[in-house]
Formats: sequence, C-alpha cells, structure tokens
Amino acid sequence: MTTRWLTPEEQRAWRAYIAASLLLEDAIDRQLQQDAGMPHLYYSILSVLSESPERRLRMTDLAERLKITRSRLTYAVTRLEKDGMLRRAACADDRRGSVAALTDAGFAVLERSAPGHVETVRGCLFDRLSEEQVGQLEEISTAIARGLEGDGARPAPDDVPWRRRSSPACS
Amino acid sequence: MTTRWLTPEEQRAWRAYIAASLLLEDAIDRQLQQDAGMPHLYYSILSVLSESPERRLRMTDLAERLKITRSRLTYAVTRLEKDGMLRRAACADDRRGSVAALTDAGFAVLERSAPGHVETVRGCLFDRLSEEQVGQLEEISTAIARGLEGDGARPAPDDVPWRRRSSPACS
DNA sequence: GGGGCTTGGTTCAAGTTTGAAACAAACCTA
DNA sequence: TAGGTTTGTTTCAAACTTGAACCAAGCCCC
Repeated sequence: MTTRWLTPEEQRAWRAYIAASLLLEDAIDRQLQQDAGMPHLYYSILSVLSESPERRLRMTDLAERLKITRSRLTYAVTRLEKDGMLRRAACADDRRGSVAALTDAGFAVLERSAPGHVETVRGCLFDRLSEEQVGQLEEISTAIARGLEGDGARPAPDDVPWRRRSSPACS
Repeated sequence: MTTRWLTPEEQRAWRAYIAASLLLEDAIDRQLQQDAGMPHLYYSILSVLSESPERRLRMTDLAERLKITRSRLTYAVTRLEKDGMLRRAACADDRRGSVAALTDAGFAVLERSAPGHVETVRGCLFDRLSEEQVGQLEEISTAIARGLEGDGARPAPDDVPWRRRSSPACS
C-alpha cells in the first residue's frame, strides 16, 4: 500500500496544532514558573494530589493520571519533596509501593497560585474559543487520548513503504 | 474582581487536552526516535528546511517558524550538524547571521522516514477524527496560536486575586 | 564617526526528560 | 515452598531545554 499523505486540510490542522500546543505549553509554563516556582507538570502533580482522597496517591496512579512515565514522576516528586510541597510515605497495603502526600505547604502554594493559573488558561485558551469550540476541543482531545491510552504502541506499522516526493512533508 | 474559575465543561476540555497533547507528542516522539533517530522537533527542523527555497533558512526564521527559542534551536542544529543532517553557513547579506542548510543526507533521512511518520500521525490523530473535526482542530489551534504569537506575554494579569476553595482546581 | 541601542546567534550552568537497568516485594505454580 | 515471573519504584547516564549572560555586527543619530 502506498503512503496516504496528509491532505492539505490535514497538513494545515497538524501544523496549526503543533504550533498552538508549543506556544500554549510555553505560556503556561512561564506563568507557573513565575508565580509558583515550578513548571506546569509539577503544578499538575500537586493539583491532582489535592483532589485525591486524603490528598495522597500512589506513584503509579499518579503517573497514570498524568500520562507520564514513572521515571519522570520520580524525578519530579523528588524535587517537590525537597521543596516541601509533598511527602513520600510507604504504602500500607503493598510494601513495594510508595505514596506521595500533599503537605499543607504544598496545598498553600496551590491555593495561592490557582487564580493566576486559571486566569492564564483563560487568557491563552478559553477566552479565544466559543462555547461550541470548547466542546469540540474536548471531544477531539478525548478521541485522541482514547486511542493512545494504555500503551504507546503505534497503530499497525506492519510495512513501512514510501515513495519519492520533491519534499517530504508533514512537519 | 474575583477569579472566574473554569466551568465544568472547560475543566473537562482542559484536562482532556493536556492528556491528549502529552500522549500524542509522546507517541510521535517515540516513533521518530525509532525510525529516524531523532525527536519530533529535530525532524521538524529538517522538514521545514526541506520546504524552504534552496533548502536553507536563517536561524531566526527557523526558530520563528517552529515556535522555539533561538537557544533551543542552536542546540538542536549543533546536534543535527554533527550528525551530518545539515550544515551551517554564513549569511551572505548579514554578517551576524548564519543559515542552516539541509544536506543530501538530511534530505534522504527525511524521505526515508516521512511515510512512517505520516502513517503514525494518521494513526494517532486523523484516523480518529471526522473530516469536520479536522477543520475544527485547525480553527481552534489557529485561534490559540494567533493569541500567543510574537511574545509570551500573558494577558492582563493586573491583579491576581484569589479566594479559598476546598481544592484549587484546573490541573 | 563614535557612543549607545537593537538584533542575531552562541554559550554556559542548572534543571528536566528519557530509556534502560537495577532492586525489591509480591505473586504464581509446580 | 522454592524458583521464576511480574509489578512498583528508583537509579543512572546521556540527551534535551531553559534563561540569563555574552559577543558581535548592524543601526541611529547627534
């Protein structure tokens, strides 16, 4: 089967998406680094913890929720623990496991910086989208995530054919 | 003015978006690392070059197109040059400037890996979206990017008020 | 035509991410 | 219940990113 290249519409969508996601993550990261002294991911860790029962969660569950590797999480948690934002504790029912528990200091940071964060998310994203588009964004994102959840296996690349073009496209 | 928290719809959209973008970038990165030996950004650099007149572009233009910092680009280009994918050259009309020029080897890598890349982008993204959603994604992305283009200034945070909540939300 | 500002690019240190390997506890299963 | 596999987490080195500082070369303007 010869490669199905992207249509012009798909090309445009893909490139616009890449640009937007880079710019957006950048803006969010910069704001949180400024106001909360940590990148977005780290803030998200605290945020997820703050909404969990007892404000604690097992490492693996946390990684799963945030869609990041355990290794990445370990590093982040180590830093956040060093900063007093959370505390590691042994897991009661599984001696292999460990849990991350939000500290009061961590919760306070979250409380203090949440408004600025929300304001930024609004300013960068929601203020620029119609109500309808917000719904569309959710559906699109959910569709993407659903397909990628679980493992990072890419879909059926049994054969990887190709042919010549004057310029290999697609970002 | 008291903080306008995200509505439930916005919350859902935001979280779905974050998850999707993480998963998607991960999948794309993994595939390209496998098949082209470089992360997505690096591949994009080659790709943009391949479509430019004479397959060369000034550093600043390249950074601008890719929405990345010059510093990040410098690092990437250094690596790609070391790998023979491109070559740095002095800029003719501005002695401060330098250009990155795609080599034949770089073009060949692009040609060889483009089909697999497109297949992955399809599998992860476009195969899961309706034609309509592709259009929506483009519009949404464009709207976001338009607002964030140029500088990373966040929109009017004159005052950063806040109030207590049982759990500061918004990832 | 010599300061002083801006622009294009790199450098450097500190921080983060990646992926593979290491470990240890838990879970089989013969 | 010993031996082997799986699961939860960390560790380590190499790669990448960030942001501030730096160095030129252009630009401006008196």
